[in-house]
Amino acid sequence: MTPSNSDAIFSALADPTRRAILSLVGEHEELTAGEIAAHFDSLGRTAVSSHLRILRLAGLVAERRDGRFRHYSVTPTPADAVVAFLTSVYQNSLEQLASAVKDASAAGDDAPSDRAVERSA
Amino acid sequence: MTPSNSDAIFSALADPTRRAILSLVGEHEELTAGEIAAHFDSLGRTAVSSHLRILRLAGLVAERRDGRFRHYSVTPTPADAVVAFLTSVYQNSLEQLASAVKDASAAGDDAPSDRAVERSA
DNA sequence: AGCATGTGTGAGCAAGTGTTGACAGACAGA
DNA sequence: TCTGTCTGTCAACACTTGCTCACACATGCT
Repeated sequence: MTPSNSDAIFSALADPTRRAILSLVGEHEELTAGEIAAHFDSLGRTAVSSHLRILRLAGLVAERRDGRFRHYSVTPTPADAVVAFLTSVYQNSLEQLASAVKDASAAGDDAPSDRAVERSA
Repeated sequence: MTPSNSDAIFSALADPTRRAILSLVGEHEELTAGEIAAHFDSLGRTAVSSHLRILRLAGLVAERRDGRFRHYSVTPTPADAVVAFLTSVYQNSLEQLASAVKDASAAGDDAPSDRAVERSA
């Protein structure tokens, strides 16, 4: 594996399409590559496949092969590098960050996802 | 413009150099452009300037002009978009994320920055 | 076996990004 | 005012990235 995944993770997260894919997969238990691709009319199937490959290499999604299908799911604890980085930069504002997360946890069960993800690129 | 521009933030964070700059600035109250550039021997001054511009447009750093100098500092609450995204994706693992942040906060009070950025093997 | 389906991969092209070098603006000190 | 310092911006180049098309591989059905 790569020595430090933070590079791969941040690069993977940099693309709006990939964030949308990640968000989409996160809304379900599992999705096949075809199902994911079907959600992006503006994108070809191969493009989605490429994005999935990048997300997989970054450890953000997991792949489960089942016959001809490949099911993708969100990796449970991939945000470590992101959190670690935010920690190192925003040491001072960490309390704030923690409470923000808690707030989101409490009130976020509805759907704050729209503002954050910005699909339909 | 507004900090809700998650695109700009994630794009800015995608570059390792910019993360290093952000991390460096975060370790100090303020740094001038020249001081920042001095930390990166492999980079030219203009390159650093460009990166600072991107970070500034993303709202990650603030600029204070003082005579010929421009002092840069980390913007206090820029991680909102990041947290919002993580929230939307990892709703299920949110408790986990929150505790990860807390752990990082607790363990990181002594000497976090170095290990924090590069871990996650 | 033969064919259709689900999916990844590689080539090639268009678009975006980072770096450098040259130039310009703002300010401090003599 | 003149000069040197600090810094940003512009144009040009090389490199990277994302997309599509064609093809290949694996699997399931008949």
